[in-house]
Amino acid sequence: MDARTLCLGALMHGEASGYEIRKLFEDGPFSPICDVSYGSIYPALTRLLDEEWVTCCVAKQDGRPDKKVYSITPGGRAAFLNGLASTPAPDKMQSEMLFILSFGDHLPRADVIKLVDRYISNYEARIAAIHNCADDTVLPAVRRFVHNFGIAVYETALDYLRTHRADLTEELSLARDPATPIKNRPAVSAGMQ
Amino acid sequence: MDARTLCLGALMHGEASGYEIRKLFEDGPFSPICDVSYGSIYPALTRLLDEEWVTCCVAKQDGRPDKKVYSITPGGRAAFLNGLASTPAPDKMQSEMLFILSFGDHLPRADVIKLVDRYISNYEARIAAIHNCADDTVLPAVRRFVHNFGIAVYETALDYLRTHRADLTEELSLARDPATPIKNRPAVSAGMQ
DNA sequence: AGGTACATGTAAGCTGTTACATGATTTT
DNA sequence: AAAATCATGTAACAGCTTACATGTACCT
Repeated sequence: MDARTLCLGALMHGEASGYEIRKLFEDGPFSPICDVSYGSIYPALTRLLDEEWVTCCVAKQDGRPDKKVYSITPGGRAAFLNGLASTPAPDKMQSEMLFILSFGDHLPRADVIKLVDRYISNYEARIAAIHNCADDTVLPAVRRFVHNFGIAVYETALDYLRTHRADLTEELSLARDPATPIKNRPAVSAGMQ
Repeated sequence: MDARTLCLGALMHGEASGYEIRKLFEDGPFSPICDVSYGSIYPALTRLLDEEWVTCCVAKQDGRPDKKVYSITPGGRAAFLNGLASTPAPDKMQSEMLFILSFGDHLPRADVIKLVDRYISNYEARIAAIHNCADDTVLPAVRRFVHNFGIAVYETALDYLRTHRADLTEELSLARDPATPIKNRPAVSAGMQ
């Protein structure tokens, strides 16, 4: 999804500055599923202004820099909702961890374990963030669906890593027959990043 | 992950042409976690040749176009493995479905259900593809770890959609209190795409 | 004194996507 | 006869990331 669509989506929930939009994608409800950086947001907002899909007014604040508060226009809403209709890309787990892990037999075993541990922490943080952004308000129907989907998926990933971390060590060291069942060892808690 | 790294990764498993590398990322073991298109692969391979991280020889075939078969060099292996060590990005579920769904209350209900059904099919196809590319060979240890991780995550997503599809219809139509528990309806099978 | 949060933006460079161009062979 | 598979590549365009540039105020 391009930055313009993402910005419009953020503004569907209410007016916001570029800085605030960024935070929505960093810690907010969109953080588990989308990415967007300042370098994309500011040019996107400028273009949306040109297209008259948003309006902007400057809010003076004391003790803080001025803020440009953007609001979506009716035209912007229509364009946004219309754009959503066009066939979206299939969902995909972007996992550099798995890519790297698939070359695990060429890497020092200690590095592989460190990698898994770091990702266990990553997943823990991600899940904590999702729980966090639901604290303030009771979620409306659709958002709860999205919220719980995220938790289900990320928690599965985390559980998998915790449960099979030990197997990975054993298998790498013993290189045993793939058909032989591996008994589970208790998961070890993460310690990095 | 950039296209060059992805190509080197593909070549770690053995020599291949650009066309074959593409297939590895489309249907093969990397398909659930990475993306890369012809437009990235061919320029990437050319650059890897310049850097002497791969070599290339032309294989003549009858009835078919000539093939450029690339192999990774020792220098390429070293560079690749070294590059993997640098801190990789955290895993993330890229989900346009969830983004769109979070605006579900602004969309026609029928469209929302169609969307969910299309994604149910997407997930089914993705899981089938993962099962598929394990058929030929017994997976070595590390690959099985990666394989099962993918299945666990995607199956959780699919189950969630199947189980909660019906809730979404009810909740959108009745706009009931979020605290009220919603009884599960049996999931309806997908029918699109 | 130094780091972090607030706040906006630009510019260069890199990367990637899409569409085009070509063409034989096999399958439907 | 049409469509899909095999096979490689280019070029234009769009897009994003990174780093830079600037400045206040609060917290430790």
